[in-house]
Amino acid sequence: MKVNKSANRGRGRPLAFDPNQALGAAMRVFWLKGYEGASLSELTEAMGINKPSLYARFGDKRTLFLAAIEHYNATIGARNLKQLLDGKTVRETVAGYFSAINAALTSADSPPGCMIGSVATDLAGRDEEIRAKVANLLASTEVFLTQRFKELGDSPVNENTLAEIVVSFGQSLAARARLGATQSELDARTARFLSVLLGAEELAPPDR
Amino acid sequence: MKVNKSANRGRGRPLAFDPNQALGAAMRVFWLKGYEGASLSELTEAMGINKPSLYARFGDKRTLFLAAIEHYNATIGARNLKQLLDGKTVRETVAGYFSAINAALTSADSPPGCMIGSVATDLAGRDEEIRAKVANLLASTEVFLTQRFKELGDSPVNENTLAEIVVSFGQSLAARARLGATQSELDARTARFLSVLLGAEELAPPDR
DNA sequence: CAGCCGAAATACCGTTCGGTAAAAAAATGC
DNA sequence: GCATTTTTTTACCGAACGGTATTTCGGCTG
Repeated sequence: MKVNKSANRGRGRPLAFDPNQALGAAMRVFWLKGYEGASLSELTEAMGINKPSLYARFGDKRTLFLAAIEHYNATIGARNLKQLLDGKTVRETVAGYFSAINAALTSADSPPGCMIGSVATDLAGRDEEIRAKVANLLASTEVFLTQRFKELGDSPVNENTLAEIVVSFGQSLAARARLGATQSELDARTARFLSVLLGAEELAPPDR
Repeated sequence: MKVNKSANRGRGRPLAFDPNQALGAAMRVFWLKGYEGASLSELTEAMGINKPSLYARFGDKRTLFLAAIEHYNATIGARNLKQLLDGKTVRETVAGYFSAINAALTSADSPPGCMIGSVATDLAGRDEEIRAKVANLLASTEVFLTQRFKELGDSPVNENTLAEIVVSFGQSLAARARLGATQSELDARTARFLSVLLGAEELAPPDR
């Protein structure tokens, strides 16, 4: 049996699995199979635990799904958002953001598309708590983008409007990826979109 | 050819339901509950028939879902596309298209959002036939839009690129509606988007 | 060592799932 | 009237579902 490597205080039998890793496995199952399409047997098998352990640690299926959404946001979502800090111009920043998104949406070791944008958004239509949570996540992303665009200072249009548009296009990229688009197809679409949204990119930066 | 019940000259017991109407009911159940989330009992109850009748007429659950996708496309999708024929300019045409879409996405007597954009697109991640069908539908829409923009003749950018962008924004509207956005929220977002995409029009200030 | 604690493992719960066999019913053709 | 055709109805199937009670096990503590 595996022994928990971290400090193992506490009196009873130690946990035989890493909860965060198990949550990641559950997330991937939901991501591919959807909420109702993911069975507890599939989940526990992927997580490497059995059902009573799942219930003790994560609660029921729906609570686990809520945790999976948070996990997605805290890992993949946060990684994409970090790309926003790299660019010096709005164009650079947005291009880098979409580039990261397109890579994540088509990663070979993940199900296609965005778990939140496809699975959770579908479920949002019939589950109010999920709906509110996902809507909130999306609104936060727009706030974050708006603030970043204001910092950059060179947005050609109202920063909040630009943030709306960027997030909206990101949603469509997620759907396309779910429908089988490859990374290069997404990148090509993104380039065409950016050329219309922000004007054609100059071949040589006239920084002189 | 289809046989409706007024022109019933078959030999056996006549159908006691209208297949098209039953298909519409099934579509609405899938639309709200998702594919796996919709049970045969819910489906048959909404359709007003029992399971053997369902199987005789529509095949199994998955085949019924495929028919529901076609039904959605043939009714709601076609109605939206018809809006494209009304405008005289690209701006008018696109605005009318989005207006129809936003109304359909938030209709009071339908589940929220777009059945194809949320439910079917989610399922596309784990069902190749569904994936191909939905991807095809989307591609056809882009072709149709491209052609219409060419006819109109006043597109400020490459017509195919514009069609891509319009369809992409439509996908994001569908997701927003699934997440609870109201029609006026969608319309406001659309107006801000169009003012950036096609230049400002003296209608609403771009700030909410 | 014994006692205890908490997690793991097994086996099981009632319900619902998607799907179907068999029989009853409604229309037509002779 | 009576057989034929096609549908509706009823009842049912084995499997899988989400969720748990119970027991076993590993490790700390006194």
